[in-house]
Amino acid sequence: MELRSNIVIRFAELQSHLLKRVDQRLSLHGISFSEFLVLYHLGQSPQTTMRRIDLAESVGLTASGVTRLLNPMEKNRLVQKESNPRDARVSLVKLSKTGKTLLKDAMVTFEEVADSILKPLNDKQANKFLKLMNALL
Amino acid sequence: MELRSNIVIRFAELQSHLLKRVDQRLSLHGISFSEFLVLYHLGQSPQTTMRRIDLAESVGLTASGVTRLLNPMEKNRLVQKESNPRDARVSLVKLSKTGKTLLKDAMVTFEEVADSILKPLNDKQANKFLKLMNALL
DNA sequence: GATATATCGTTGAGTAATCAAGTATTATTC
DNA sequence: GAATAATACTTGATTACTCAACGATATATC
Repeated sequence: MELRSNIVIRFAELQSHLLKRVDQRLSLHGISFSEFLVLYHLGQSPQTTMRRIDLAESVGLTASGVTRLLNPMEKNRLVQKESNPRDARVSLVKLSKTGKTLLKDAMVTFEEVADSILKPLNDKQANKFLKLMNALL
Repeated sequence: MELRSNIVIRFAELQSHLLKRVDQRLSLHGISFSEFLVLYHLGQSPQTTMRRIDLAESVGLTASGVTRLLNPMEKNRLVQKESNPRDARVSLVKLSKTGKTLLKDAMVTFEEVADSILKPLNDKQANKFLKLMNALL
């Protein structure tokens, strides 16, 4: 059988398993993996602020998907809207104090589950794995 | 930053990109990646026949999801229902003639897109990548 | 061998996303 | 500087699932 087809299929299977494990653990914090990714990317960005369109790209959703994902997060005060004075089209999303705290807590859980998932790989193998994935982006 | 958290996040990002590319190409055959996986797993199994519950496990869906995924595939005569004489609870799914033909055609496309996705890796790297993923299942 | 328990599959209700279309604003072109 | 095109975002309709509950059958227990 074709090596590369096998890889893509295995990749999808693995993702399906990982997502279930991650989602289940993150649910203890009341968030999905997508919501965690939003917090995470905001946390990484300077000023902890991003345009919704860039957030969409980072999280792998459409602009529409981000609008709908953020709605409840705004209600729960995890993030807040800000406007860009230079461009009235854009709506900026900023990590709130509450959001920062939740991110910090959820990050601990996330690291735990990531460690648990990748337990079969030693540091060298894990590094190799990351390197190979980076080559594909 | 934590290496293993980064891996899981990169993995999810990559999957999101791959799925879009694969789905787009498979749409030329009128099927989604999930539908392709159904055809593929049926094609791999002896008698090209599987129980719906095992199909669910293979494809990474719930039993309910499989019921809903297969409905249109039955209407389009890609698969057909069969009953198990030994156990009246199970409903077997069998790849039809039409389904086999579609699988063969779609497989060509799938191999193309898999090659294209994994172009940055040479054979040795691709093998290493598959090996690392297999260690995680 | 009747009763309790487990398994396979479907269904109604709900959720998370997509796409296509629309609004508002900014950038480009002539 | 008016007309055209492009960008950022939201919304209604639809799609692809999940989960919980159920019916039907099979298995285990007493």
